[in-house]
Amino acid sequence: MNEERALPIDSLDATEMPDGLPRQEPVAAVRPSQVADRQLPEATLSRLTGYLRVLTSLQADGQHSASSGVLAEAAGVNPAIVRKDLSLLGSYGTRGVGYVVSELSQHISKALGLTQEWRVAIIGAGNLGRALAGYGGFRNRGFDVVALIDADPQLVGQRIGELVISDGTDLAAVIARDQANMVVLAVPAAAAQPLCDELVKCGISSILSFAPVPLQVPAGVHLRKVDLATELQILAYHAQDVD
Amino acid sequence: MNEERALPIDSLDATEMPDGLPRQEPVAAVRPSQVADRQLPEATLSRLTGYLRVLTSLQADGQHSASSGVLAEAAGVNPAIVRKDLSLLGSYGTRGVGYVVSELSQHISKALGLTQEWRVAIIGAGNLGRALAGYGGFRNRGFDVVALIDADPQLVGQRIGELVISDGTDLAAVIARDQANMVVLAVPAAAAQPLCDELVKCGISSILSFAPVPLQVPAGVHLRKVDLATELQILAYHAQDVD
DNA sequence: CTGTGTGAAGTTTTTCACAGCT
DNA sequence: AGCTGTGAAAAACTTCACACAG
Repeated sequence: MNEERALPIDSLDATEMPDGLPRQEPVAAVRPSQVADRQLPEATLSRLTGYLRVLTSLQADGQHSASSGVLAEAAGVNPAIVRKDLSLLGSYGTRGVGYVVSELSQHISKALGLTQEWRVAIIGAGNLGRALAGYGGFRNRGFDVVALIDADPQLVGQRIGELVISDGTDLAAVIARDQANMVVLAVPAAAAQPLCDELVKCGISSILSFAPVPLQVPAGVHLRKVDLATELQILAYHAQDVD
Repeated sequence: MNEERALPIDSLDATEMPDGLPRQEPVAAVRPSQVADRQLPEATLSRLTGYLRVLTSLQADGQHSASSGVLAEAAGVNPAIVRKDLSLLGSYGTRGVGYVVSELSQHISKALGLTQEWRVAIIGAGNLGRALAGYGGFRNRGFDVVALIDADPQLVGQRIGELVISDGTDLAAVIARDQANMVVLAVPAAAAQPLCDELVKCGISSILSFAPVPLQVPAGVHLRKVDLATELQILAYHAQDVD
């Protein structure tokens, strides 16, 4: 298997959906005995995924170890922050040497929760939903797309790659049948919030939405948003003075 | 659709690595005379796009004005930060009342550079590229998709919606013909960097990449990245303790 | 009185810089 | 000598809280 990917760049920002309310305490009670695995800063988190990609490439290249400097350059960040990020997972580096590629890769995967199986249901079999269903980048990274769902009877039953579009009118049943534990929402804006509510009722607590609307989810449900128009708008802003 | 590519870790600082400075764009030496329009914080920027969306729907609802509280709730943020963000554009609110929807909408659009025409070329007519070409959310927001480009002769000439896939072997010609000033890269990982370089040569300075690789671009070129796998990985992390 | 605009306080994240392993 | 791990300083960003305009 020579699956390979290369370095990340510095995926910043991204749209950030807050958990909703101005909560005060996230649930206190830190576990001092446990490694401080939990509660990695959001910023660290997105860099970690980048390091992981770099490490995968390095591993494919047969590199045994790498210093924070090398990782930093490949990931497009500052070496100090690489060390700080990694030290949050525990200290797995060797002074004077760096980090053992395979080992670090393991640790990060574990910290990110990638060792467990993630079963993704894609809701919305329109252009985007179908494109996502065919995207190899998910499966390669441990995310198994187990269902492609739409409420349109015209689409139900149609075959897309290895998937057959399931009937979304009984969402709970499909989610349960395919044992999805994560959902990608690729539906029109108007449909997003109602679906979101329904998903929460089904027990889904991780949702990646492509719908260009702010969604409200109860605390405890994790929602991330990818907003294509927003990305272009931000580019437009930056491009103004350059063009 | 997995492409791979042995990454040239050792040769990655070709383009933009600074000579020793903190990789920033020191281009501007602070222009006090210039309006403080430029240089909106990145965080503010992504919220502004959110407000814009909220305003659009308020406008459609016939609302004449809205307070920071209303905007904040709809956008899922804190009212104070709405006021702070908006005050960075200048003070367009009325004390005791709020903001005039249509007016504010204008101001934000202008600040984001959305008043000019943006002509987007999508490179890569695979699943994702085609899906993006058919995505209405771009045009609605002032981004005109003027070309869908691929180098595969099998695809060239094929019609997708209102677009005909253009031949990417002479990228410069297509970009020039269609007068694109922004590019969306929806190509396999291996193709991304070379294309990126070529685009820069064509004078493109705003690129939105979906390729899961870090891309190097010279200073002055704006690159944003959307990484689907990263999003799922971050969700996975958060979901660990919940599931 | 209502709701903006904003200094000041608070919080989070990044960078610096260096002691201390290997 | 080289590079990690980390306090401490700096910067960025958010929230508070209140004077004051309408």
